[in-house]
Amino acid sequence: MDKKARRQVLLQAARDVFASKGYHDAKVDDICALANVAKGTYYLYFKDKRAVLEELVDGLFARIATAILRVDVARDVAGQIQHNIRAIVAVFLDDPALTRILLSYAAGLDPAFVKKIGSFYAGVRTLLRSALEEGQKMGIVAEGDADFFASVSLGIVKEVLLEASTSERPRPREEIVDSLFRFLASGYLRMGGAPAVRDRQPKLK
Amino acid sequence: MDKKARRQVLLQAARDVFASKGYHDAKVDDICALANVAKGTYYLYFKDKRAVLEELVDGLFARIATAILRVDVARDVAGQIQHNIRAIVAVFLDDPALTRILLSYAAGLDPAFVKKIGSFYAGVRTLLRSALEEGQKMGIVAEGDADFFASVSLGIVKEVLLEASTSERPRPREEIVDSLFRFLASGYLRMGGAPAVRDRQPKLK
Amino acid sequence: MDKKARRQVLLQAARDVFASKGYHDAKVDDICALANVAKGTYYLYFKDKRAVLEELVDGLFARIATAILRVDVARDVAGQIQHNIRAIVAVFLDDPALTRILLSYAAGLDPAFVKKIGSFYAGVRTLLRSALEEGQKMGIVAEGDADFFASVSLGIVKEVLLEASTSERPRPREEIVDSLFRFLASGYLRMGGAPAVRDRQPKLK
Amino acid sequence: MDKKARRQVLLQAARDVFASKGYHDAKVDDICALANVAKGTYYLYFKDKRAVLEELVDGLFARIATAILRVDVARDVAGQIQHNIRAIVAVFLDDPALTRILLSYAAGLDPAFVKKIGSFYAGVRTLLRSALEEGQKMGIVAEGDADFFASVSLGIVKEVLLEASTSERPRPREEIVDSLFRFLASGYLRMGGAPAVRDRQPKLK
DNA sequence: GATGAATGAGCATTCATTCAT
DNA sequence: TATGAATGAATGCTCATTCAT
Repeated sequence: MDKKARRQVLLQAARDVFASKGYHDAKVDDICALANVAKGTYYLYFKDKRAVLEELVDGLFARIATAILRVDVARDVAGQIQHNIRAIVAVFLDDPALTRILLSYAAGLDPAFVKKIGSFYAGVRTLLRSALEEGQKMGIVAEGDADFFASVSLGIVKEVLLEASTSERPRPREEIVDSLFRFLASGYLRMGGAPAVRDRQPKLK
Repeated sequence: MDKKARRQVLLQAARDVFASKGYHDAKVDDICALANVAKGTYYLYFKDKRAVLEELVDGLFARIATAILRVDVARDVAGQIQHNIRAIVAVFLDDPALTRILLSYAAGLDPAFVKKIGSFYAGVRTLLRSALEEGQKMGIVAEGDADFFASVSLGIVKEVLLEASTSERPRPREEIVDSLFRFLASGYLRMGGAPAVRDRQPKLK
Repeated sequence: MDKKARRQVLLQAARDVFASKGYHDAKVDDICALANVAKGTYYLYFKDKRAVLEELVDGLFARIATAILRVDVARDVAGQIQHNIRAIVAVFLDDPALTRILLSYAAGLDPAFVKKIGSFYAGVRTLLRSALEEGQKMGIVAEGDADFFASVSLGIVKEVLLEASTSERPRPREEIVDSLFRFLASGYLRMGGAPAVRDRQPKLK
Repeated sequence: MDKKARRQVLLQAARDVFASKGYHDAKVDDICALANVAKGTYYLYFKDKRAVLEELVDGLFARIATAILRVDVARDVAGQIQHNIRAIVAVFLDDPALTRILLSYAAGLDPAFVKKIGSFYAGVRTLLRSALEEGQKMGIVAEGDADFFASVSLGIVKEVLLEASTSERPRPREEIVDSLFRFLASGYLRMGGAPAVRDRQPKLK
């Protein structure tokens, strides 16, 4: 087995072990056992226990960055938004184990790692906010606190993906994408007054 | 100092230590140091390290359960929903440290604990779903997958509260409550077609 | 057993283990076994493996510093020199195991430790040199490179003590002191020419 | 590159690595890196890590043995002694790195190795003692404990060479040789009584 | 009750050595 | 011969938990 392949084997083994036991309960021995290598071998490929986790997470981040398209306001905006939602959903659900790691196990780690994840989310939030602000100028996003919109969007996506990656019988992706899109477009509460005040949504913070 | 008081001191010390270092990096020694008791004393009050965390989390759960009012469809529904949102927000933000523990550090723990938290969320989701289904019958909640609505609501609340509990200068609670309410009522995307299909939202799952 | 006593037990155990196996081959487990404590106990008293060694060596250094008297040129100089030689010999031979550690095992350790020992010897050499220079002014030390004299003195003492601490049947201390004193006073080579050039000993740089 | 040459490359690489980091901190990898060979290659030339060190030290011992001339009492004794001192100084200072290894890093190794070095020194001491005893019969060495004279000589040489091999700007060898010779001839203490008792030096041990 | 000294199982990491290619 | 990937025994250190005082 060549180095590239063995590295992959170790990465996948680590991903699966982390996904099932969480980072802290996962022992380097578990990873090695699953990868069928001796413990020393692990350290030929990764400098320490955290290194695999970082590589896994970095890979996911990179895939997301690649998948998202910058929205071109001159063209079909709704379609592009749906495309992006679909892309993000796809990246995560293509690797449910990794998703579970990122969304439920990555917290509670050493400050350095939490910071890394935190800055990833901060980046996403920033992207989202500026996209939303642009949308507001174009009139396709409601007036209101773009920061708040970014937060709720992030929360929604996290939760929905976490559930989808955890569930035994996941929903068809297209349904997930569609639901997200519709929900963002109109919420779910339907009580007379609300729509009327839609544009007086206060600017938070 | 009587038993009751000492127990409280330990609980608060644990909460603060967990909030600042996370569960794994928090040592029983740290808790004892902050509580000004000897290490042995800790074990007179809690059977092991996880016990304090469980008690803290259980307390939070109980407070939430107490705070939420069953919606009475015969009276002002919107007001009651706002009341519930406000109550949940209040419980969490009254104890930001504990909120941070639950929302960012509680993950990554042993399966047993993750399960406990998982079942809490499942309970919340069930409550939400039945409330939403009832709302649908009453016509105040859009047609569509109530389960999905429950998920997104949960995600939104988690994210917004996490942010509020982490932020240096938190927003006024009333603004948070208001924003959540309005968002649930109408989303933020505003593009012609969407509202029209509002009621044909597919039943997911 | 109180903390003070246990600390002593650990120190002596460490000293003996280091003396018999050398620092590297000595395992913390060996020390604990000899001291009859569990491994964790060791770390209650010393922060890591090197800490005991440092404490042992520091103790020896301190005892030497205490034992040496500053030579008062107005009084019996030869007597005072003999006293100092005797004191140094006594400190080392009172603890042969520690002597062996310092003289044969302390080398070859991490740079930090080697540096510590190096600076101790440098200090001794400096003391010796200034004492010798003073002696030269008083006419009781031969003309010549005081630095060189300091070096040879150090070398002599190290070797004689190493041997004395290693030997099965050590020589009476008073003999050692006496021999050192006499040797320093007249070397051992006896060939006509040498004494004549005694005072033209070149100044080594 | 033929076997002989590669062996030399490895020996020199090992010598340099040992000299700069000490035996324990030197990794076989370091040696291979410096020698530009793969790790497996090392083991084609040496059976284990200690083997190179032993070969290096054995080489040095052999060179010393070769360099020293048996003193012929019928001819210029002083000259022959100076010659021997000069030869020893030369062997060590021609390879300062190796000198440093032998004098400061070789200690602290496994008992087996310490024993090897110990027996080398014992051999030197024996040689020295018999030479000194012969010298005493000839009247060119002071009466007294020849064993003690051998020890101090050894200590002096070790220390002076260690310093010379460590120093940035080493002294001219001839000066070193000269100083040693003169010192052995007359020590450095000059206080009236000493010379008078020269011949009553007690027999130690 | 309260203390804090003692415990020891547990784990990440290192590195000399081997061996298939 | 040379390579360098793989090995796995070995060990320093941590920390939750216990228990004699």
